Amino acid sequence: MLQAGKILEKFNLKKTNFRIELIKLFQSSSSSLTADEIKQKINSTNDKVTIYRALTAFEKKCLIHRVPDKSNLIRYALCQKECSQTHHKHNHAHFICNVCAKTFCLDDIKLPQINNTSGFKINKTQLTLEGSCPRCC
Amino acid sequence: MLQAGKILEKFNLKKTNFRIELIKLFQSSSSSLTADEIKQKINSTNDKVTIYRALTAFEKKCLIHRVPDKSNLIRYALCQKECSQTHHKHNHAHFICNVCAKTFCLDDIKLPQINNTSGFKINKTQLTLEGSCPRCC
DNA sequence: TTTATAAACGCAACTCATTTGCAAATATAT
DNA sequence: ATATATTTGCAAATGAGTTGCGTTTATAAA
Repeated sequence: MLQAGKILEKFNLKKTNFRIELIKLFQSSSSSLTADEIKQKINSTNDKVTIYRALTAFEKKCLIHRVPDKSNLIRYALCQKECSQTHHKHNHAHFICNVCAKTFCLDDIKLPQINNTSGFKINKTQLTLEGSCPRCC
Repeated sequence: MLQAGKILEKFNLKKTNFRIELIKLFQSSSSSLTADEIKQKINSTNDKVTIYRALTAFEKKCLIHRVPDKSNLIRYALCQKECSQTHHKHNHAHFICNVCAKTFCLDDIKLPQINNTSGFKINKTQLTLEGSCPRCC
């Protein structure tokens, strides 16, 4: 796993303490994170605006990607190495735990191939599963 | 298609003008609706709170179901006859148009069968497609 | 090492969807 | 006609996320 500082370097982002901690947090999280969860886990004095702006910056660089969330929160997970700085390449499914409300990336489950149908032109496919995660089972 | 008044009767809801119009609107919509879209289309003097509460009541009765939305709005579509008052049975895919931002139910596209995997117990599968809808193609 | 500058930050205030409390109105069963 | 639970409207609150702006800081260049 690439070191947090190196990642920021690679993406032409400044190495601030907060952003280094943020990357470390994503790297050590088995599931995805909301701005609020980040605030609690990093336990920093940083303003929420700082968190939102870091997330937006990371997303723009394809370092993290949005994942679905039950309560319509903005929720992110770390991208895999295949993601270039310009293109997100996610062909995995997402899993939402109905107990703890966390979202997980299921890298093993590949997406079905759906073709254009009755006038609908399909550019992207998302597969979201729900149930209980290993910890909540 | 069942008549709006009959539906309210069936679900033990009161037959108010607004709710009858709301059901008619859902029945005549090819895509799903947000509270805001409803307010505009019904062109009623009803308060937004009334709309939200009607939607909540309809959802509870399994008359409508939530569909995914790009901008994290709460968006509903009519349920099919298979939905009982206690159980939503949706085995169709949803389509989000990236041009007009509407969500459609694609009844023809069936969901893939995904089995429990590495500790995740799967209760529900959602397939969301994105692209351009027939009108925006 | 100093200097310049773009990126990152913090604060305050804002937006906007959705929710809640409460009192008044209304549909429907008795 | 009456009683009752449901529905409605208004006002105010909530809460996630955003924006403006002035200040600080990381980093590159002199």
